[in-house]
Amino acid sequence: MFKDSFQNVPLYQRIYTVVRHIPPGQVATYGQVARIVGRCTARVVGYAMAVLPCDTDVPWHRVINGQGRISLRTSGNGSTEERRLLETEGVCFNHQGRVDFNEVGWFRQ
DNA sequence: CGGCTGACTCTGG
DNA sequence: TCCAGAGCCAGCC
Repeated sequence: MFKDSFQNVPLYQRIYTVVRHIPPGQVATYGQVARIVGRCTARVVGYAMAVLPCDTDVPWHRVINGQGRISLRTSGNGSTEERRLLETEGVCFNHQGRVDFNEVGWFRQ
């Protein structure tokens, strides 16, 4: 699907494009994004997020790990900031700090 | 060209 | 349910 849109575009650009397609109030996992982009794994998606500039228009906060939790690089915290951004968009967290994929999942199956 | 690193995921204990 | 180890691919020395 998305693969047809970009063919000779850098891999990072593909990942960013897919992430931009995530509607507000919904989230996707690294694995799902990797599957949509194809030809890359969840690790690559995570690395693509890691190199994102601060002034990017990519809603990187809508990308979380497969366990429904927010993952940030080893730099430390910021996940709290993350959670607040998502809650602003209407994403609900349970008492364990996880999101409910049945409610906000983008490409669930 | 080769090795190291990383915002992950899966499996087993 | 939580923790540890192995596999994975692209980018950057």
